[in-house]
Amino acid sequence: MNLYNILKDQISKFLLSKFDLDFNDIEIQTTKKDFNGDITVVIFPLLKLLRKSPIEIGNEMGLFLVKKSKYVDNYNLIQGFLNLSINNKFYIEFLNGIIEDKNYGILRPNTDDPLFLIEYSSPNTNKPLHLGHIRNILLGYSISEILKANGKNVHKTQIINDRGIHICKSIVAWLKFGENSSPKDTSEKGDVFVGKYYVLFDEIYKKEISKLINEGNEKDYAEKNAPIFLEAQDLLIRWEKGDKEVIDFWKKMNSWVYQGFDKTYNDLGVDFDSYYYESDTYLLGKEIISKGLKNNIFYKKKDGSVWIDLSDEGLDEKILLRSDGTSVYMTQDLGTAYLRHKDHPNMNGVIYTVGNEQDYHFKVLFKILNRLGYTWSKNLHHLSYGMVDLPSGKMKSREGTVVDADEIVSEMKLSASNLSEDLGKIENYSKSEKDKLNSIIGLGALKYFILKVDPKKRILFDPNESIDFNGNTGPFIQYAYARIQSLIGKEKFSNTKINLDTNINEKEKDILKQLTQFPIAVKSAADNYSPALIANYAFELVKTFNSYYQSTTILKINDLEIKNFRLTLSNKVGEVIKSSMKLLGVEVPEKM
RNA sequence: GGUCGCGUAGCUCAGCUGGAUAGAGCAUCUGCCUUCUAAGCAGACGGUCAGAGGUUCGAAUCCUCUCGCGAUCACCA
Repeated sequence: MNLYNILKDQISKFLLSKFDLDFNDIEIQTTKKDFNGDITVVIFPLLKLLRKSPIEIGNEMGLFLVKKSKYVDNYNLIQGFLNLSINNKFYIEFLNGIIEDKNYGILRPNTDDPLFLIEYSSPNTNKPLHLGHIRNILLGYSISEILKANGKNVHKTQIINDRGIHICKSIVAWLKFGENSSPKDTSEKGDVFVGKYYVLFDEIYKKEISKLINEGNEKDYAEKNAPIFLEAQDLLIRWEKGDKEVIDFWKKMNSWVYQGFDKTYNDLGVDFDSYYYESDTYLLGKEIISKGLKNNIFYKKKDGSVWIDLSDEGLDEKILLRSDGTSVYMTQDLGTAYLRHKDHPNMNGVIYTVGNEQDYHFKVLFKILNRLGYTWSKNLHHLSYGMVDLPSGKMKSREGTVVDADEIVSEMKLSASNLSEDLGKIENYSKSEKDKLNSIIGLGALKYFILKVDPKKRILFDPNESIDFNGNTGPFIQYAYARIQSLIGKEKFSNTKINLDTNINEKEKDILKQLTQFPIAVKSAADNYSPALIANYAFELVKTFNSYYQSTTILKINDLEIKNFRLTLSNKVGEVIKSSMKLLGVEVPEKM
């Protein structure tokens, strides 16, 4: 049980017995440095309820706690702040309690614990993953890990945008200019190979448009009648009709892309439990719409398009089906949501990791599902995050201002390698050891860089300015962890429990204070879907630890108990760092 | 124009449901490698929390308005 709750409990009892007041909402916080004490009770809120001065209430409460609580040694009162001094006994008991707890701060889910579906990544199948996907993937993955550590069952999934005009464009260009080649022939990644043809299509398309315009046609006409565009449209129609030849090309292109994606996911250290494909869900979406149409939840306009009117809820009218009967984005999302619920009827929540440019879309999606009478729609959440912008502005795939995910990953590894070589730390390493370490450090820097900022804020990413390896960074935390490991390796670590009379100095107490709060940090991070919180927490912990061991010399200690205590302490700090980082998907090396 | 989000040190960001003197890193400047790994440590400098009102014992935090930036409101996804 956490000390805050113990104290809250005792204070409630005090208020009830002394003042006959039933009040549980007591404000407790860690004492600010520069004040004496460890934990502070804020008594301002009680002034009105009790109609007494803060001095009177504070003193009575302080005396009560010193007398009744075995953990409170002393108190002092400054204005409305009651500062309590907590004795070492509490911290040592706490430490004894966690010494043997291998999963300290982590709850393991059982099969009957709540199930959450986390959707992330969700790419189109016509080009490689880019910088924006990296933020999405890292957020989605770390949220999954954080929820898991909070005792929830997690199912990681995505919706793959595998059909539509975009993939037909790549197919057309490949048919015309690919000469039946495959990624193997050019030794490219499959997604890069297909993306190349998507770009090629656009180049030809643009040329054809300007040719038509020069021949005296309107721009609008040119865009809709360029020969290569007509070919792509024709392919799409044939695809929807189930033309075997087209379907085969489509399957072939997509399989190449998936191979490429898998490589990128593997490099980033993330994975998925299932995949949903738009090609499987858009027809289901159409069914849902015709059902809603029958029940008068939707309505049909004269041209045949289907709409929903949400203006009474402060939203607009939204189209659900085009006048030609083909589906739109919303159509397939309705189908996907329905299918997922069918596949996982016992799920307690779905988290969609999608950029904030789609805030409106998800608001509408959830509303529609609600109107259709699906009670599970209240369990749907949109984890919205800010865009990753370049100094030149927004990334645009057709204008070539896109930063490839793979490119970033390999650049980060290269920076790590260069830095390691300069520092001369890995001279004795084999090639494969070097590669592994550079990958852990390079990716650690990237992951922490992205995750340490609040998801809802947008990130400005300058590819020319390399990501830092010093200060508040992943490598800094990895470094601290590695040093702890080497410390533990040098001394025989024992799991002996600590004598309650052991002396603890101020610095040691500081670390213990942090440790006692760790499970709270993980939990609140999960509640708020905020990896930023946990990332910064890990950093603060490391800083405390660094200043601690810098100013004491463990090796000179003679007293056995003290030694055990300190090593246990070091080990636990290391464990805490390790688990925090793991929640974020950041690996930590044993040494570096 | 309507809606949503953001605005904290020169730069990049923390600051939990309102609490004491707003915190880190980078950059700049001072000291530290015979102690465990200097990818580090100790310290200095740096703030009208965009602005103006309001709510109250108390506001970076909650409310209103203004300004700036971004997103969105499409028979794109």
